[in-house]
Amino acid sequence: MLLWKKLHWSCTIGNRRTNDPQGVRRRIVDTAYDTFVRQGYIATGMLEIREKASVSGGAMAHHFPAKCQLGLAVIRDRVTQAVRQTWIEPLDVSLDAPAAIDLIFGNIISELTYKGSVSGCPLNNMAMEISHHDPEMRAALSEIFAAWHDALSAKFQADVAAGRTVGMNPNSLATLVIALYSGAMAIAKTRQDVGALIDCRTELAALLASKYRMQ
Amino acid sequence: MLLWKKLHWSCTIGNRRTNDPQGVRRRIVDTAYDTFVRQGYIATGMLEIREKASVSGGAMAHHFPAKCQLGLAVIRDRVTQAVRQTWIEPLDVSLDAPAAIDLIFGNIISELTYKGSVSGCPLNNMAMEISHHDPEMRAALSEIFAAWHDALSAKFQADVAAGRTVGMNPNSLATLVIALYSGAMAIAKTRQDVGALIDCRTELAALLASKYRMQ
DNA sequence: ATTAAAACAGGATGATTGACCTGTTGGGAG
DNA sequence: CTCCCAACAGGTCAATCATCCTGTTTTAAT
Repeated sequence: MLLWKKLHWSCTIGNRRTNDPQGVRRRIVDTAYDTFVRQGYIATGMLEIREKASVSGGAMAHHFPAKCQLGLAVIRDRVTQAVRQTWIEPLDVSLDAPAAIDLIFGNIISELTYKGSVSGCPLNNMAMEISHHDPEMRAALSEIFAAWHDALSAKFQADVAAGRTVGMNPNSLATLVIALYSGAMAIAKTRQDVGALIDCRTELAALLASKYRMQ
Repeated sequence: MLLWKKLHWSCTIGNRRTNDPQGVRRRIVDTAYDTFVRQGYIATGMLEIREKASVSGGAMAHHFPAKCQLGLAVIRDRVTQAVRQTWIEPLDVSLDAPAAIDLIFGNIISELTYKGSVSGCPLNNMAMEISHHDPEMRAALSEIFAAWHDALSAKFQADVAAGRTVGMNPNSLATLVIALYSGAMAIAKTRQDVGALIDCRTELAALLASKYRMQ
């Protein structure tokens, strides 16, 4: 009924309503992604997301009848994309793995320094909290880790094939890079200081340099 | 290894009550520690802890009027002790840092393999969830990271002083070890597989071996 | 024995949670 | 144009949350 007292930013001409299912869904998922990553999945209420996204209870229930479905959508639509964008794509366009990794660390350190606060890695934030709660979400998060690992491992393998390095284990080295980044981000988030990321970037660069040093 | 038996006592002789403030407090903190680490701080209700610890609402309110005070007690009394026991003490009694680190990784991998499930590192579990929630808890968790880092760094420094290694940065190397362990545990928790810990143990051992190789 | 405070018991509190309800409306298919 | 269902509005629901209340009992100091 009298809904024109509240300013919805959906396109209303006079007192007419405009259906925009994809837009509403995108607003919900975007808001949920931001809030889940910053505050945590459980600490964030459906009402809070609804209000931030300016979405009615009916619309929310229509698109996401249960909270876990929204969580799953956030993981599949946003977290996957975030990892791909920050890690996998730079990896694909770089000469070799060490250059890509150092670039990625540098980008993230710059970004966090500019922002002034560390909210953490989206994947890790959600994984740490949700893993023991919902099996479906855990599986989805696990797949993202796997894709991340595969991309890194493939790049290391390509470097081996190109003769840029010898005597390494692409798989375990990829695991090391992911673990190092995840752990450094966890420390940085807790201490609210990028120092851990800087340290790990330096040490990792040295480690990779020694592995890529021809003999 | 921490294992506790659930003590079912009614220390009531006839219908008399026995005050045991330290015991009740210990029961609450033990139960809270276990549940916080497994389920998460926010996902765990005060009522759940009360019931698991067989403590009345009055007693709970008397010892911990607010949930955050219980969280703080868990961090200061239990998480600190867990890190000291699993990391700092083995570090103190080992010949050098690499031996200690490999032993610690081995112990944890064995324990998790035996348990069959990965609930994660107590410090990281709580840090990831709480850091952006309560400043006091964040500070307490940050101090534990600092103590952990200092112990590792001191051991590396001692190895340098003893002439067991040269050309390393004890501080950043300590950060690397902590980040690597934390991240590997996060991956292991999400994938419910100790593989990441095994990979990181191997890679870290090789890294340290190269740093400790005399020339 | 008296007494004050600490320790404890057993609820009651309002606020908030996720889920769900009944209606109403928009817009594409026919 | 007419249908009809997805899309959406706004409110309700029981459950659970952390917190706090009023009493009672224990315990140590005097």
